[in-house]
Amino acid sequence: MTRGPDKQFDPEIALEKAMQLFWDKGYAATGMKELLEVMGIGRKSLYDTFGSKRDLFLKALKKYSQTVVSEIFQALNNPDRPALENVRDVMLEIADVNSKPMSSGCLLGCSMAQCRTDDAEMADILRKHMQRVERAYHEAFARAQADGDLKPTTNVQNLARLFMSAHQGLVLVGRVTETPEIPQGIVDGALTVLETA
Amino acid sequence: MTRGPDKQFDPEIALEKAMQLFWDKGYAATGMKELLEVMGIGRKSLYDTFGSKRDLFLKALKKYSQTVVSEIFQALNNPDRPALENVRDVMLEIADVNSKPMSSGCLLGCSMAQCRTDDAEMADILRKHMQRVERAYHEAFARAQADGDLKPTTNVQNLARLFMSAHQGLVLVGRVTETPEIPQGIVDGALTVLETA
DNA sequence: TTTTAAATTGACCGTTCGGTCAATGTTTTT
DNA sequence: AAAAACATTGACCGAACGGTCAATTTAAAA
Repeated sequence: MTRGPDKQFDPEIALEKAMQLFWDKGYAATGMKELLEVMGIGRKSLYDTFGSKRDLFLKALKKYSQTVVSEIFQALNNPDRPALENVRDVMLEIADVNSKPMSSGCLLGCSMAQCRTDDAEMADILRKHMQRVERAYHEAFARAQADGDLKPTTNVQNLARLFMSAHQGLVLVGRVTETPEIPQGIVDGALTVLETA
Repeated sequence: MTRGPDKQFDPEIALEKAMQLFWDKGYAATGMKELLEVMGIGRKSLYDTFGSKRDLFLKALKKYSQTVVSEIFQALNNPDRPALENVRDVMLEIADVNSKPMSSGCLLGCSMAQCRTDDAEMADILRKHMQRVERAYHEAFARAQADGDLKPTTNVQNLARLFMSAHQGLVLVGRVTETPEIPQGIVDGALTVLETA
């Protein structure tokens, strides 16, 4: 058995705080000092628990991905409603959230922009996230097609890839928009596509 | 008239070198030391010529935007060919470039992810870039519609916004893909959309 | 109760950061 | 030739960086 006292903090909560800060400021611009303040723990505790700054960041990425993907997946694949209605709701929600001025976008998407392209470990996490988002759309479109809501000739895989890309683009672009027009226009364009696909 | 010796370096070339380095590594991860090496100039010269690191970065962003936007615009709006063929060529080219492993994406797109959302001056540059890209697509689609290659009922503004978003998303996602399938799937999906729009 | 592994604290490390400045050199105007 | 305006060089600055570690406290195991 383990001996000695328990941690005085909850690692999961501390990780969540770190995630939020990384999300706000990006990896490089986030300092250990600030991280410690926000997480509310001592320097040594952080290094003992999470390793290095980089390790902490990777753990934050994984946690974020898990959370976000499972939300999107469930929303897109709610079996109680027509698949395309789920897509519609999700897109409208995304447009709404990312229409607010100074919306912070997606931690994983932002990290795709920030990570070195030769950083294999990080790229792997980011690539998997992107593929999971794609799959969430893919399954929704596949069901829509099976239900006759998309033409049998439509390539749902490529449609899912298009939506995943537009999704990531929208969330990125939302960081610098000051009016709702553009995010909503993107979603409007995407939903119109579904009417003839 | 001005007096004294001329600069021993070409500021435009030095700026281009800086732009490339910022593109490779991102703003925060790029150090002055490395910047000086790459630009091949002395510390004081840099500060005299470009101001601060931040000023240099903003100038690099503007230069990049000018270059890239004018290329895209011309390619999309070549009047000698049908507008949708221009779109097609541009998309295929983008898919190709960003299918290569470790492609670096778009400096402006990456900067949207990296800049603080409350940094008004930077957000302004990024927003304008995005709007210029949107306009380049918009004009192409408008001409296509005028030529009868798009339905009269199609909202070309929203279509342009969708394409701009997918474009930025693709370029972002290309940074972490290791096979061409996903970028090409995105473009395939987008081009299919045009067939029924 | 003694022992021992784990957690906490905060001082400390070398390095690098962005930025400044005095000294020196260079070229044109007066 | 003298002077004025610019450029270059490299030393230097305080601050912040990520990371380490010895000393101490805590609490479970023996």
